[in-house]
Amino acid sequence: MKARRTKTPAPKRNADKTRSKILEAALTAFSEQGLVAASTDDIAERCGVNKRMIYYYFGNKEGLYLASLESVFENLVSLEKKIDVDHLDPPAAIEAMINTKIDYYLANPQFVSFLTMENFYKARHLRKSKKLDLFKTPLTEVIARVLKRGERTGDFRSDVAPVDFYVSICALCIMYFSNQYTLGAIFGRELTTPANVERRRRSVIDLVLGYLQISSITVRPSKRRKVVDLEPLVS
Amino acid sequence: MKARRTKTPAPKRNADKTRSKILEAALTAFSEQGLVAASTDDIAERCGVNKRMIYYYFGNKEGLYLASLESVFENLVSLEKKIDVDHLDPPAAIEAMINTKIDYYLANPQFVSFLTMENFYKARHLRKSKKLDLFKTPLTEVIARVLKRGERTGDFRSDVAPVDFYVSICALCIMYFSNQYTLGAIFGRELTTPANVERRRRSVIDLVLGYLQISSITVRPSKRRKVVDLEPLVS
DNA sequence: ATCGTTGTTAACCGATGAGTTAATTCTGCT
DNA sequence: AGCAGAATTAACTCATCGGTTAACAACGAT
Repeated sequence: MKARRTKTPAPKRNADKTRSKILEAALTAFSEQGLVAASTDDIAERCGVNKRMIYYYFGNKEGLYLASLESVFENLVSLEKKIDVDHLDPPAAIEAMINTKIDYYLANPQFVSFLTMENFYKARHLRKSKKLDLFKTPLTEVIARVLKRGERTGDFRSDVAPVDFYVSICALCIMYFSNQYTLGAIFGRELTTPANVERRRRSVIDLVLGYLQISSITVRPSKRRKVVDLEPLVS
Repeated sequence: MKARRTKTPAPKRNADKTRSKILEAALTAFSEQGLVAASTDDIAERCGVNKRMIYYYFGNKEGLYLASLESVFENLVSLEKKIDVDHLDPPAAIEAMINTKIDYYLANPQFVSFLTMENFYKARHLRKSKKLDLFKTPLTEVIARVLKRGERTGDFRSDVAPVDFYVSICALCIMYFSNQYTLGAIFGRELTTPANVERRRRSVIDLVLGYLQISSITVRPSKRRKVVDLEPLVS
């Protein structure tokens, strides 16, 4: 008996599916090989679609690249829109945002690759995107709110510029991942082991919260915390 | 009368000069166009040297790329070796290092490009370099010394892991430049105007020195280490 | 059934670019 | 002078790759 007769009658053509199969393959190919090295022949073959379809749906290679780029940014922003830290006390809110960022970069190396690539190209393609204004992160607003709240509660100092501060948090979180390979090669360590990621997480949170603390309350540390550094890689 | 008869007798062949002309052109080509897009034909033409010479002196395109990569790293490290902040008081020493880094990245976009590129390639070439061990930055040692000194003088907190801290400073300084184009596109600003660079400089120094202040360490100890869960990540 | 539209296919084309061949010229040495 | 080896040149090969042509198959509407 044939598998399915009435339902899903084995569609021989499916525009949406074809398009998304191409996009999926492109995402992988571009993020792994780069805009120039990734070939349309290869992308087509990878997803079992005729090469002509790429040009049919995306115009040309750059069109496909741009669609991929937009896709990873849309994914990021849609996630950032869901972030809600208003119910947390200010330090916990900052900590939560840092955690979210680190988890995202760790789980989405493709995003990091595209961001890296696009910066190498001086954002030539991103700037061309009609969706550019959708990519403005909502996080600067969120951070501004948290900072203001922390200032009121007396948790935070009051001279923090939200956007500069956002850029700093971003830098502290993403650079560890975007530059993990050169750092790893030079230090001779693997940076993305679970233990090292946790260490980095603590390190960033300590740095950021340490800075935000109101420094007029001068308390001598009761006990010294043990200094823990990156662990050597056993290779 | 011919220009120079006895001195510099118009050398028709000069191995060193040819080699360095190629390297110079390669540095520009690779940093602007990337490893794949930069062509040996183009590089040869740019520096007025026969393409065959590239293969004569560097073996193949990757050999030329590796030589370029090594060149930018050697340049950086030789500069970092000259840094001496031991005569400055600890906060000023930290500030000086941050300034040096920012100035370097600003003045050497080629280094930033190569670093970006090499990370995209997962440090495949850097790891192959026989000179890799020469590229270990001396700055972690310098930082460790300053931290220890600041701890003794009571300027700094005592729980700072030098390598983690070095990575953070690096992140805060370089990400502003390496990601200037995507950030600039999204924020709609030009990040590298003199005014904006100064602003960034102050922001990084404030953040780092603010964190290092001894007074901020044990404030609100009960609120530390709180685990906060956010949304699960979707890929 | 049929007809226009949409989706799909195979085959082709021209350009580019990495790497090579082999001849040639320069230079320093004896 | 002349010779050996280093440096340089022009011309060529050949695979790859972005993009196209043109024919063809499925599908929905009439």
